[in-house]
Amino acid sequence: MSRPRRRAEKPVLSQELVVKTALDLLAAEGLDAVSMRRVAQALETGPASLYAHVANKEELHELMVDHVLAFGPFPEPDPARWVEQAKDLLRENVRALTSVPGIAKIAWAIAVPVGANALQQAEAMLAVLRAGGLDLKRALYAADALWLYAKAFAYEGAGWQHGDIDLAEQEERGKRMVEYMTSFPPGTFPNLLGAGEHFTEETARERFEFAIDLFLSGLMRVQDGS
Amino acid sequence: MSRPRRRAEKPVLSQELVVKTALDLLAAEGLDAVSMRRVAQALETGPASLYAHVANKEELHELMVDHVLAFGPFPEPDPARWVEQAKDLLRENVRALTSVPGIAKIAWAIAVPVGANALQQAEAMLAVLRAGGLDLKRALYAADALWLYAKAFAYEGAGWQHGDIDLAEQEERGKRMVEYMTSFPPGTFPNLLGAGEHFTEETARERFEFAIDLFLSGLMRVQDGS
DNA sequence: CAGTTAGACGAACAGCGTTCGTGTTACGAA
DNA sequence: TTCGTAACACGAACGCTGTTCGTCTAACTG
Repeated sequence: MSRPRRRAEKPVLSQELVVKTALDLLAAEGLDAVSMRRVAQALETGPASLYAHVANKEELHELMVDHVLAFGPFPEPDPARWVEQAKDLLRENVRALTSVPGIAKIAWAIAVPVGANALQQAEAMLAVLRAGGLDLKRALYAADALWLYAKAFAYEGAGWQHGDIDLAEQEERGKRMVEYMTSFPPGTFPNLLGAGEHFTEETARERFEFAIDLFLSGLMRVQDGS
Repeated sequence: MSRPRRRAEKPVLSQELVVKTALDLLAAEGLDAVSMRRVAQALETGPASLYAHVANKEELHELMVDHVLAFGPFPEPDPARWVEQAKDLLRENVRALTSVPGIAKIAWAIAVPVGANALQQAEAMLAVLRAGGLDLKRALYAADALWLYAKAFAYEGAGWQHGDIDLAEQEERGKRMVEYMTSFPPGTFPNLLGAGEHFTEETARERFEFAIDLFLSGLMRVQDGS
């Protein structure tokens, strides 16, 4: 049954191990470090060895994303609390996609998530929305939009949440931005000039809640008007 | 004033020309073809020549995105029509980000858009939202969410709109997905199983309108409750 | 006409994803 | 127990990538 190790100390390779090692590497050294070569190096082997367990880098990426989406259990859809349930699911998804810096960026490169866990997340969200009285089409459209936004938020937010993005460079960009805007006649950018202070790490949660609250309260009004 | 060409036939290099060539290459051969080497090749020169006009590939990417965002004019904010004006701005942005296949993907790699045109787009949207009675903070949060969603939609939608994504492979993925879901007891994926038909190219516009309509009608209700 | 400088560009570096061919191991059958 | 086989491990190589260095040329300035 069990096919033990080649040489006593080295753990036998497996898809699970490759994926976990890649995630460890991502967490420890960032997105650029996750190359087939570096993952193989972390496993003390050559790059070719990985291809026995993973078709290519793209599949490895998909497996990594699906791995962080492995959580549950999912709530029993409750028509009385469906809005809060939907929000919880979204919050959990964002948490998962920001749990490892860089994983959200990888998630964006996957066109349609077909991983086992992604499908379960989707079905859970659909069940909650349908419990709210939405027909299938509306539930699908809403889930699509919400999932899209959550992924987008996770991607943007994850940057400065960890050391992934160079803070100094970001500061520099902000300065250049203000410089550019103030080089125009006053009143050209009346609203945008005061924007910087509102987009900090502290307001991230607030912005997220603002968006999903607005969207879901819109859904509430539409639920019976089908 | 004018520094004419080195040798009579070859047009003199410039940042503008480099960016346009890169966009042409992107349109003609897809994202993978846009490497510094290939762009240089299209300009009949070596890769090192580009670095006199562009700091690195990332800056080239930003310039490409900002180039497709160069459109206007922007509407005079009208408190009576602000919702429709906001929608128009969003539609135009999506159109721009899908006008060249692959440009949306590039746009996602840019953390905070600081290009001149991106800033003007942002200011225009903010002006419209404020005309709708939103305070600065709400307008910023809303514009952020809307812009995020539009970018996400453009990215997802652009795939099968052009030949960028392999249609056969996408079909294959759909099949694997259904296979996986039907391998479970019936009733495990009651909602997701019927999803495929709702996510075609034909329904793209409908899904987009559904999402922004929901969000903006939510904003309408909130505009005076500040 | 001389001096300076901005731009063009060939060559090279380190790293990438992936493939090929060969080695090695462990299991099932005889 | 011995042999055949199939799966996995993996070194080496291919063609590509972004970027830098040093050189060389051409055009503007004084």
